[in-house]
Amino acid sequence: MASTDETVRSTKKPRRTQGERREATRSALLDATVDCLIEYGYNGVTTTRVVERAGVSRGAQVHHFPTKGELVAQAVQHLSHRRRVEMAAEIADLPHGAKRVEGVLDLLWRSHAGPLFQAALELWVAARTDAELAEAVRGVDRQVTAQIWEGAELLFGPVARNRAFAEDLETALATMRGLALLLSAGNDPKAVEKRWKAARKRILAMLAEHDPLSSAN
Amino acid sequence: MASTDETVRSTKKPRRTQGERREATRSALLDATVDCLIEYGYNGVTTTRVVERAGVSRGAQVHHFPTKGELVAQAVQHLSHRRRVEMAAEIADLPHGAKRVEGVLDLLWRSHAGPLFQAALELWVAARTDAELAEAVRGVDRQVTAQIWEGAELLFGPVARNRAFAEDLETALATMRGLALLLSAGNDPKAVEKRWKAARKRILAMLAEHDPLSSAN
DNA sequence: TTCGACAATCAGGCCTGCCTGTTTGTCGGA
DNA sequence: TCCGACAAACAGGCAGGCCTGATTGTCGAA
Repeated sequence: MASTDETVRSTKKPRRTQGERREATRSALLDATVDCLIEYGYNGVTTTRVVERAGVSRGAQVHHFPTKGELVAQAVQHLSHRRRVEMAAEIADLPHGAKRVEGVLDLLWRSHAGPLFQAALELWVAARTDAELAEAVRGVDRQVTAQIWEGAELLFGPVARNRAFAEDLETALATMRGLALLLSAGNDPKAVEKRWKAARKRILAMLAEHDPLSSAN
Repeated sequence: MASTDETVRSTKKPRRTQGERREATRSALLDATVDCLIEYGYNGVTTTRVVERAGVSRGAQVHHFPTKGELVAQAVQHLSHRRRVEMAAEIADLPHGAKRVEGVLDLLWRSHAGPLFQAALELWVAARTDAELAEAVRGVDRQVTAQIWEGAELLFGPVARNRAFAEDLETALATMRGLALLLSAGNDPKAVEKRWKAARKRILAMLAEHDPLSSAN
């Protein structure tokens, strides 16, 4: 008997469990939302475009995310997840020893110079005048910063527990955001990279002060 | 700068020349655009709202700015002008001598923490995905940075000509932008101010290196 | 094991409201 | 009188929420 694959659909796996189907379209929608955020900006994120790009129908979207606000709110989490995954993939390759801090800084900078940060930027700015979005963004940001400081010790070593070090690291992150903002504003990426090189020197010197000994680890 | 910064009043002056009328509604529209930018964000800037807030009619708006793009483009210039005026008003009060640099930094920070910067932020981020707006923003930014470096010597003294000093100042400005971004994201202003205090220390130390003598002037 | 009812998932069209550009008409100054 | 400044109504387009129907997976009962 033709038990399993009685009707082979032209496209994909003939039999999928409900959970698989659900998760597939769900993540397709969220990925499409983030992509639209990157490509068209926040006000360019329209359910029509998202649906079109995700390759699903309007009905599917409204089934999973009854309102656009919910779609975007979930996309915020999805984006933070994607950023975390993107970074986690690189953390393993970080050098140990004296070059560790430089490696972490460069990693952080790459993350800020990439498209996912631009997407986050869109959300931050839009959140200023959108209460519902602000709620979602704040919630995710809170958990993200918590994870950052949780992982900071893993990245930087025991100095991360130093209060002054944390302050300086926040300053460094602010500088990166400010430089990444120039990319949105349409500045030449080469020029921005140059400015980062200059800032990087300063940041390294600043953070080095907290290292009891450069050869401590 | 006599007859600006006011919404048009039909009742006040019974006798106005054409040029006065024109300039009045024009600046009323531009001010209203900037205000909408601050209050509703970029995608909340609708001609309907602008017209309503400016106290003029649709016809007036379309007469002065045939397309929304032109209105926004002019508003970009208008905004940069307002920011410049806002700063110029404070420059005169800056102290001279050793405290000069601190005064300038605080002035710059206040400018970044204010609503006009938030408006500029909206435009920068929106410009990433809007070619026409990007054109306008780039043009204005170019002339603004030119003016900044032109006035830098007046603000900081002869050190401003130092190449390394300029780099560090750019880094400092990036840090301010990155911190101001937190305000958009909905962080507590008090907390942001605290972070600025921490960054300020670092920036001052950084800039002081370029001063041949603290008592040079 | 097989079958059928039920629920979940998905597809697509309709409707309402808003935004923008256009056009026509009116008023007042030069 | 003539023209610039302004007022107001109109039309096209699009986004977003709602609804109906089709398809597919799930689960219980014979």
